[in-house]
Amino acid sequence: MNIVSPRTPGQRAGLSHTTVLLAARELLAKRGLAGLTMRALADHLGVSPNALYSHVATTSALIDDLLDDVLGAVVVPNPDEVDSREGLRLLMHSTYVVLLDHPDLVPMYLVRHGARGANAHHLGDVMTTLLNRGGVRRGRAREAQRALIIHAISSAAYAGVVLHTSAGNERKGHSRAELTRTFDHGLDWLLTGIFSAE
Amino acid sequence: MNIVSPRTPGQRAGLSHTTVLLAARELLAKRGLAGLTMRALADHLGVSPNALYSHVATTSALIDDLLDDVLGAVVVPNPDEVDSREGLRLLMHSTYVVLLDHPDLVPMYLVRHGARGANAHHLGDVMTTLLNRGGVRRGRAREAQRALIIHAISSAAYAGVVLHTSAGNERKGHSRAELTRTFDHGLDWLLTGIFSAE
DNA sequence: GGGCTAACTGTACATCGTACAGTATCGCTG
DNA sequence: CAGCGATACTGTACGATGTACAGTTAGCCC
Repeated sequence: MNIVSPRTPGQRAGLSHTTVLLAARELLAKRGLAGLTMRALADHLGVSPNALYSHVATTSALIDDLLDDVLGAVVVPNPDEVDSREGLRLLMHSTYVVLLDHPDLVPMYLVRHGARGANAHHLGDVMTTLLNRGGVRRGRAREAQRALIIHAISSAAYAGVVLHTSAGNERKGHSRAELTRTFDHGLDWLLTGIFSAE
Repeated sequence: MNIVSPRTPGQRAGLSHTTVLLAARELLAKRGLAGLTMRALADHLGVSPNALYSHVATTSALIDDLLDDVLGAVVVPNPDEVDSREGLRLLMHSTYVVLLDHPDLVPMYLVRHGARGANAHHLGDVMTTLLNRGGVRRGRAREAQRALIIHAISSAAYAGVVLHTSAGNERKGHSRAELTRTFDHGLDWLLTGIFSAE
């Protein structure tokens, strides 16, 4: 349960922002979002609850960090090497897949104004670059970016819930593969619209 | 504050499922989702907290009911009277607008598997009918329906957050009108894709 | 009118985030 | 190497939350 080596009283745990974040990801995977409480996390780290506050301002800040952390796993294509539309397709698909691995977390991206961390920022920049190179600019690029992000996040949210509902597993059209196909179709529709002439 | 007439001890409050739901909507509008607690709701109704449990099984059941309740405001076109594509456009647009009026609630639709209440069910049926009449059937209709729902819910979620972030108000492209245009564009892109030949 | 059911109250408990006040350890400076 | 200041951590404590449980009391039916 406890992931750090036992220590005699008075010995430091040696936590850090990174350690805490890592433990939070583990706990999230094991117990779900509802199980990710300060106390549970502290317990998981073999530390008293308030020890966490030396490394994290508040629970909600922890979750914000977690959100951005997860986005680090997205595969980002090099805008210089791929076709614009194909690059966006790859990027959004990867985003979708990564998000689908963290179903509990996904709705948070919507609640938290899209998570304005470093990783999120970088993904946004790449999207803008790809759109601009594809001839989509300014307001239209902003709209397109928004529509794509929204599509990825909420497709993942939707799929995550469906997949983790026991009843849904046998129902037709609710397999992971089919849900991903739905996402890909929607993505293609959006891309077609975005890159079509005004 | 308290919305019922004062009563002498021993006198019944005369609550009902409907009363509670109504008060919950009021409280949600006034204090936001975080302010919608059992105790606050009971207080609002001038009643002891546990009185609510005679009419509502649990907090999460209350929220589920609330989600479906809100959907009752969606304007549903008559499938016999409108063109299929136009009917879907109207339906989804109305859904978007209704959802935008309840920003706090919107992410819940994603968490709760789309809220499987009576209103949600009805909307789903109308969508299926419209899609079928437009020549979109079976698996493709299911995918299309999903993509449209996802687009509406999460555009509303996104817009809700942007609109209620104080900083966002002056930023370009973050007005209610512009966000709605983004939604409409995305919607048209999706509809074009859905109704295009295979 | 007597009694059953359901509406409501009051008390109580577990759990949560986190504020506050220590204590002890580490690292830096003299 | 001594000491000192910052900071990592513990312990205790408070207010809020959902809700279980055990009464009381009012309304309805026979």
